[in-house]
Amino acid sequence: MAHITTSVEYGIHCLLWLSGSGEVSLSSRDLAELQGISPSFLAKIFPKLEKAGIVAASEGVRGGYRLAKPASEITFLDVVDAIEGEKPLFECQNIRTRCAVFDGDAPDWVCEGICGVHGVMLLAEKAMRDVLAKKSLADVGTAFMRKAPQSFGTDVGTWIDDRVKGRKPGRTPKNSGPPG
Amino acid sequence: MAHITTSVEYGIHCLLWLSGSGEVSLSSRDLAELQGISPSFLAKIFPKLEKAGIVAASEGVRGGYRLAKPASEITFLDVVDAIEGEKPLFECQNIRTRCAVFDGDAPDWVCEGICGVHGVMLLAEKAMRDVLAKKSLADVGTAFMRKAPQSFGTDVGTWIDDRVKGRKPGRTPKNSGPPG
DNA sequence: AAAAACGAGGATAAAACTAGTCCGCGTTAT
DNA sequence: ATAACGCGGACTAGTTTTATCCTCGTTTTT
Ligand code: FES
Ligand code: FES
Repeated sequence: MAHITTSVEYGIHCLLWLSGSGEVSLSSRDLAELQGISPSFLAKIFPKLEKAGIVAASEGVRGGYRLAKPASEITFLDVVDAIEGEKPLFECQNIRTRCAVFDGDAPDWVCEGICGVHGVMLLAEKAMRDVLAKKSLADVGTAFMRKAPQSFGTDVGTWIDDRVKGRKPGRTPKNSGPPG
Repeated sequence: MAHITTSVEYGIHCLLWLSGSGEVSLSSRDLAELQGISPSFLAKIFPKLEKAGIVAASEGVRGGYRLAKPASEITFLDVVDAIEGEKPLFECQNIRTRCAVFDGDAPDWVCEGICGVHGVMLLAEKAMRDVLAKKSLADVGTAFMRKAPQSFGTDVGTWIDDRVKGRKPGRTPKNSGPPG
């Protein structure tokens, strides 16, 4: 896990939407437009979440994604690893073996075990991963919903319904009909 | 602090060499050649360590760097922040404010406080930084020296002496004299 | 059967970042 | 004066991140 990227922010926020929509599948295009992010970019993130067993995909029209397990069983670490591929926080180049006094032939006592510096980095990474592993989507999803007023849920419902009909409320649809 | 880079590995290993060399200044070129890494690249790292008050520089011939304070008072976090500039682990793009149902005008209840997702990332970052803040150079330096045999220290001493004289032991010097 | 809405995946591109090089400047011991 | 030093900027190459587009196969609707 190198740097927690924007892809992870997109992914987790999408999963929170899915956790609020129950058994109904939402397409990646739905989720992208709902959040004002790039549909084509989001479409590259979801296959990773599916391979990790976090979401289940259904193909064809009216298909989309739903959570493959309860939100309480999906941790932040699961999502980060699924999207970023378990890259380490720190990649040791083993410079300790390159000391000039060895002249290209490092003795055994240098190589045994991992470098102390590397060890500290691994400890730091583990501390970070432990925090991420202890937080589930449900933990933050409920907090988010507590802040939202009742009207928000219904607004979202009507937005999705209108979108299915090819119309967006409050703006002029671009492709509402052929010219002439 | 984004991803802990190779620059940090170089920097910390150099500081460990400095912590072992007492009051004697070592130049960045010495340190680079001693460890088999790029002198020009290392030369870009040290000014950062100096501005952070980790090392003290002396200019002119026979100048170089020494630790500005005891190794036990220099933490890994100090070095990482000095070299990488306190970049966050995660940069929130505030996508929560872009929800389509707000139509570009997010209400107050969305913006209040930080996003729950961001909050988890900050917790993870803090856990990592706490580990780095609790480890000093002295902690890993002593462990390293315990592994090394007695001969290593003297070998290093002679290597440095020979280097000052413009000769490297065990190999044919490239510029030992003009041809003819 | 045709069309439309979906996911999967590849090819490509722009921007940002990392690692590394090169050069010129001022400083200082010899 | 010279050579060894630190400082700093310009520069390059390679990789990663973010994003777009296009094709393909699948599935529901018409
Ligand atoms: S050799 Fe890689 S951290 Fe020490
Ligand atoms: S809006 Fe950035 S993490 Fe939620």
